[in-house]
Amino acid sequence: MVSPTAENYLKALFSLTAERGEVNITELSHLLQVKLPTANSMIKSLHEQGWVSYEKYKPLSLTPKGKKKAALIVRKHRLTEMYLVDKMGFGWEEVHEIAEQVEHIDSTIFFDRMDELLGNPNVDPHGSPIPDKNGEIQQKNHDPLGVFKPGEKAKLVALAHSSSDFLKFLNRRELLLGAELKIESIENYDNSMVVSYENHPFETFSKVVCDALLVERLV
Amino acid sequence: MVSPTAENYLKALFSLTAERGEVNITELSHLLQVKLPTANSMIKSLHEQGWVSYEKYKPLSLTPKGKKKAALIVRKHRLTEMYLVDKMGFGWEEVHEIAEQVEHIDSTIFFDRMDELLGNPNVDPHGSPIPDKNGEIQQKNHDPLGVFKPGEKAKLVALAHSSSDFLKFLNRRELLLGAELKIESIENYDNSMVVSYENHPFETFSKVVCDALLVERLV
DNA sequence: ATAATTTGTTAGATTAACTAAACTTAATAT
DNA sequence: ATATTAAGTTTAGTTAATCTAACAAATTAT
Ligand SMILES: [Mn+2]
Ligand SMILES: [Mn+2]
Ligand SMILES: [Mn+2]
Ligand SMILES: [Mn+2]
Repeated sequence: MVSPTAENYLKALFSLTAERGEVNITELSHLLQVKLPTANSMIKSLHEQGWVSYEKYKPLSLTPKGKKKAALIVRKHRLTEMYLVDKMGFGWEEVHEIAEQVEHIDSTIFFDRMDELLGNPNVDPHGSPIPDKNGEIQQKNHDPLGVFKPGEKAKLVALAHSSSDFLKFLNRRELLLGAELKIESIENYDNSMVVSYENHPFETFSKVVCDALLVERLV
Repeated sequence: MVSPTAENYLKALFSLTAERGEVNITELSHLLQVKLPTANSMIKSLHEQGWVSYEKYKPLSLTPKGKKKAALIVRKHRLTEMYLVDKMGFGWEEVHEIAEQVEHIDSTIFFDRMDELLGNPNVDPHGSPIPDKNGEIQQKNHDPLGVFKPGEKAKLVALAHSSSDFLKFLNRRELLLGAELKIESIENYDNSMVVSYENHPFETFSKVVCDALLVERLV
């Protein structure tokens, strides 16, 4: 129905439109690392096939049909990542590249079995939600650690993004999803936070890091 | 380096050349379900890239480099099938279609981990040998059940082919790899064999079936 | 030996995915 | 208001993978 290439376009549109609901082709072409005319002509074709709403010179968005399609690819991606971590012992920083390929496999039984063996998880190893079989996604609105005050406690539940560098940064500090963080103090100078968690008393995290750590308040 | 399409051509050549060492383009095009000129032009391109030995109007073969490449794709295919059966609970008749896609994934760590989790198996779920990391394959020369005589015993160790219909046929008769077969009698009329094995006394197998069951003699 | 058939090749087209270059429209700065 | 810049589109051309139709070579049958 759609090629892996087209699937990657839909997925890119899905994440780019997640907040604003609209994207321009330039952003899309940057994310996908293709030239502007390449993205332009693919968009025309996706529009003709009913995946994308689009008028010349206007920003674009996914149709409901396109959004569902994209969510189901994201589902395959995130199930795969979860499977690779939970069942095959990969680190959370190793799985994205593999999932980027596995997500294009066309086999209902394969992904259904993964889902079953994992016990129908609803988040991937980075805390991102896994859309259900209908492409519905329940967006949790987590706060970044940065909004908390000294003395408060919070549990790490997700990451704002999962770049390899960020994941390795967290690995080096043994900070995992589920960790209970206590804010010890905040530096006025650069808004960095001093935080304690299991076996790591008084770690200092820059503002950049704190904004990427998504947490839930504890008691 | 090579596209999934080209990988499928190499794999097809690998299996077609397994016995005779040479194939003609017509056979190849039939196996791959493409028209003759399509195969012809792909062969020209694979020849230019050094994967295939080829002269106009002559039958073709894989170069050593092409043979190794193909064996490594077969390795990924068979490891995948083994993984799907052993670790994910699929039936041996369900795995080929999935493996046909997974074999094109480009990730050393992924297949190395599969191999490791499986304990470095040397056969796939149908008893076909898994080439090693250098593309070396140790071809066991198994006998078909058809060459045995009444009163003899043999262990089922592989299948001459793994078509879905054949696998379902075996499923219905609960005949698995490793089964110990005793030849009870042979019908002169159609060369069918009457065979007993665990919980299945006196099953009759046609000549076609007997030739596809590869066995090892027991004491 | 010649004809018929099978097998393989070439030519010409199409579609998908991509690019560079040229052009147009929209946004922004002076 | 006009010039400059940014964003988007079109055109023309490439490569990979496929096809149909026409043709050529090799094999088999008469
Ligand atoms: Mn990912
Ligand atoms: Mn992908
Ligand atoms: Mn197979
Ligand atoms: Mn394949």
